[in-house]
Amino acid sequence: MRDCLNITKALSDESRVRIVMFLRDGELCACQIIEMLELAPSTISRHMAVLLQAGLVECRKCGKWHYYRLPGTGAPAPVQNALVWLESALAQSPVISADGKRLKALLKRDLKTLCARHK
Amino acid sequence: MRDCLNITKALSDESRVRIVMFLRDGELCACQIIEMLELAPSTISRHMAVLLQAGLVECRKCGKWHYYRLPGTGAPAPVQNALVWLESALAQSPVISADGKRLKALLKRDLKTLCARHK
DNA sequence: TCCTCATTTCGCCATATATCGAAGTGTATA
DNA sequence: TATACACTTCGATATATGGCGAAATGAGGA
Repeated sequence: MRDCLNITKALSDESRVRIVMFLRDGELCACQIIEMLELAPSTISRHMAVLLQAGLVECRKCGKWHYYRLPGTGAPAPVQNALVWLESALAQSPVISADGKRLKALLKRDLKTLCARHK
Repeated sequence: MRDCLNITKALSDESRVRIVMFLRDGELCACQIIEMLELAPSTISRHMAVLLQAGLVECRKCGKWHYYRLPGTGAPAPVQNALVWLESALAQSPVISADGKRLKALLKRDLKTLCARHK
């Protein structure tokens, strides 16, 4: 029950749902997620902690940067199934498709200059 | 996105998750749900409104009694898929199996005397 | 019609959560 | 070693949510 509620609570916030959807096409640096959502770094950090706790994302640290990604096939079935459900539930969402376009543009920009904007 | 969050928010509370699981084997009267969760009628009413809003349960009124049930095959795919996910995510849950036992005992009792307890 | 009773709505309170800015942590680089 | 910087943790605040009891609603039955 606890694991189940960790997942549903994590997915009951729009910002966190959008973050999960950002990561479908590959890992992102924290600063890229900050840029996409236009929220304070501390707010994003808290959201990522909630998603990590639920097992919905994994983290890889590389120097100063923290990269987040969706979990692989080793993840618990409820987590994997929740991600499949989310994907299909939001297939038609205008918010998500608009995010997809913005993410595409964002990925063309330099990571270093991106991070510098949040000082 | 709104529909998606209605579902995840509805399923982010333990009482509401348990209610959904109660209904797997058929419809229940509000007073039976009140008895199962041991919460105030007004609290249950609020939970049912949240579940109805999300489309996760349906309601049938018969005189003074309100019967709740899971939605049929006419329900939106995200709703049906969420219910499938919930079922599998909680397959091993001790809380849910204990509830199943208590529900079995409850169903043997008379509805009229059950309702009278909440006056 | 009036009363009973199952349920809902409302008003209140306590707790949880989303957000921010400031301060702290840890890593790379000058 | 000292500074810069990406991120996290902390403390404060505003809003959201879960809970209750009291009052309102609505459907049967006396």
